[in-house]
Amino acid sequence: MRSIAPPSPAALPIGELSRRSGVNIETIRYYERIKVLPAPPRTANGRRVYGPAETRTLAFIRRSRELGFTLDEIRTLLALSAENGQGACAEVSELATRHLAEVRSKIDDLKAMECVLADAVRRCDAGEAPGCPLIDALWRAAP
Amino acid sequence: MRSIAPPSPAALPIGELSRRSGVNIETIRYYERIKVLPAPPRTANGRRVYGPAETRTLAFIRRSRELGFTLDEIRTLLALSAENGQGACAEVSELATRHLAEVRSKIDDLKAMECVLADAVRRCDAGEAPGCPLIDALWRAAP
DNA sequence: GCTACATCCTGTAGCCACTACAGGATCAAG
DNA sequence: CTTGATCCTGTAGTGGCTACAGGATGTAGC
Repeated sequence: MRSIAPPSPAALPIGELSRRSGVNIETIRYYERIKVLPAPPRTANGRRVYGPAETRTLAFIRRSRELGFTLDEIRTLLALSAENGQGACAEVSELATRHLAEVRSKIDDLKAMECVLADAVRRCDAGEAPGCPLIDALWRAAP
Repeated sequence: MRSIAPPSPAALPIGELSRRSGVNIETIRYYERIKVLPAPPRTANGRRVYGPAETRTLAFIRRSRELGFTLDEIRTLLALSAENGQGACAEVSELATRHLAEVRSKIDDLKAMECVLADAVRRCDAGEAPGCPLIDALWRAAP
């Protein structure tokens, strides 16, 4: 039987929210547990009921994660987003700048790895005798 | 009192091994527990006694970690290193090539993040009105 | 009303590579 | 004999999930 007047427009169970946001059900519950996502109201039987706002919030979180922000940083971003003032943007920029520096540092680290690995693989495949160039390089002391 | 004939030349306790290899004591014990490093002999009182070979092995592991290999891959690398044959080098090269692909994929991901972040920060600092460009971008649906 | 299946709930444990303790034993020097 | 360094085991925490177990509902077809 379908209720004549639904309690709220576009109320979603967690599975539907998961499908729409592209975020795993278990991950949604995890976000709630660590207070990244606010706890939604429940039905009489204890099932979570979400509104359209949660779909948007989850998309926000997903995009933030795609940019490499930690969940802790995302909590801050969401709080700053609620503020919506002049100073908030400055803080956001500061946070993003710090994060950007980390990203660049990781890129540098990975590029250094790439360089060494590519060279080692090249020498391995060239069949330098004797022994394995990569294994030998790993055994040899760093310069 | 110093023993007249030491049981083995250049025997090291774990602290000394840690200092020489630059690997944390707890990490050395962890490596032993997960069988990356073989369990060393012990003194009568149960203290680990290492030889110079362990210093070299730990350096091998440290350098491998610096190249981003997982401990599981390092187990394989150590095993292949013991083999020391023609086919071993081919396997090493294969492993390294797979790893190299992952490293490059991570670099690409990070570069994409860097690009978006740098642009957002630039627009934040330019004081684009109204609202915060980064926050707005995170709220807006991806294209 | 019954059965089947989907969906939901909580709680716990696992992943990786460590790191940080607690709580105790032993060692080396003064 | 006391101090302080070093060592031992075992457990638990980190981040960001993911994967169950074991149970309670919901929904659909007959």
